[in-house]
Amino acid sequence: MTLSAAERLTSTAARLFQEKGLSRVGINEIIREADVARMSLYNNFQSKEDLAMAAYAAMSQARREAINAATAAAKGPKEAILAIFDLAERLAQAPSFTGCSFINLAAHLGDDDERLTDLVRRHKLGIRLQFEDLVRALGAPDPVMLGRQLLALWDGAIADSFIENDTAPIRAARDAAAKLVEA
Amino acid sequence: MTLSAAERLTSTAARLFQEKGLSRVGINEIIREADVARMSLYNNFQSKEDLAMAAYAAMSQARREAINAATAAAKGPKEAILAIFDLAERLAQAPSFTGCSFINLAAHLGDDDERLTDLVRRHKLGIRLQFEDLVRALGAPDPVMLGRQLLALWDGAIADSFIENDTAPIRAARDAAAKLVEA
DNA sequence: TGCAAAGTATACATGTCGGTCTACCTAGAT
DNA sequence: ATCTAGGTAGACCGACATGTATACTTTGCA
Repeated sequence: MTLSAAERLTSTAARLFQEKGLSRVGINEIIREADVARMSLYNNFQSKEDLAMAAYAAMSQARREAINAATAAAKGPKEAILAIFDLAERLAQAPSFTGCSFINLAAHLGDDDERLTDLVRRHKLGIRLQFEDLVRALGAPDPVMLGRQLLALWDGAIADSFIENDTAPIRAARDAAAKLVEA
Repeated sequence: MTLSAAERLTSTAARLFQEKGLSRVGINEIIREADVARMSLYNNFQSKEDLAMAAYAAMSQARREAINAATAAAKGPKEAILAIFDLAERLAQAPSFTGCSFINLAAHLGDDDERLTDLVRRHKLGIRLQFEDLVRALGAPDPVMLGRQLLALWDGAIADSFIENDTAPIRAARDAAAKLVEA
């Protein structure tokens, strides 16, 4: 049971977009790496943007599931929140780590790329609500604000970790998250 | 006294790079907007990368100075830190706000763009040290870590504010910064 | 066996990119 | 008056981008 052309395209595009950013990956590179004919791309997707939608949607789902797995293994909401930051630290140790693919994607889009912009927004909203649910389970007085604060720490730490090429920002953010959650 | 071609190029490029991102702005657009001949660009700069270095260096200095102005007007270190987040909120209200130009720049670079990558790293280090100096003046027990935490909040809040098109993430981050600084 | 769906291979159209070349034109200082 | 530094105008180049057209091959199934 080999993978179909569409499946190979989506996963290959996801990997390349993650590593290099949307506008630094061309059609030619994608089909070469996916070992697929040029026309197979355009028979399965209407355009590069369509392929990008599929690739980033898959990335978004994978990230959500990784967070769910990390929280499910934790013994309580507070431990779950810390586990999410531990997940970030693990991701940042990968040699091909380039920060948050969705923040990076937003940096490549223009006013006309409404569908991809919306995908980024929905992705971040989803992560934020995951934090919000956890702090609500803890009985935090303002779960919406605390959810926003944890998301900012997460996003900022991942961006800084990429720029510094060091996981120290993520460990610091984890510590800040613990303090905010305890208060 | 009209501006020289080099000055017009640098400021125009800075504005366009900020608004659209490095790889979405072409030479042709820059020289058109700067009202400068094509050859004037290459007489003053060796390449687009050189112009980008000048433009982003100017942006970095401007941002550092804006932060210094905000902290100088504050009556103490804690107020200075909060003033930096108020500055972020003000910046995010501009119609052309697109998040942090340096995080965005990093998202456009490849392994070969060493000079611009270094510029991003130095810029973030500078901001981090500004936070670090302020918390050290407050007598914080671990100023390096707290400086990293404030930077993560700042960067994450600015990114999220751009994605959500709302300043709520910045106000939440300001509140988190206050709590961390007090503890 | 035969047919339809999926995939392949490749040439091509069209546009934009960063960058170079040549020739010309000032404005100001000596 | 002339020379020079800085600026201008526009044709041009090679490389690469997304996307299309056409004709051929494979594969699974009825």
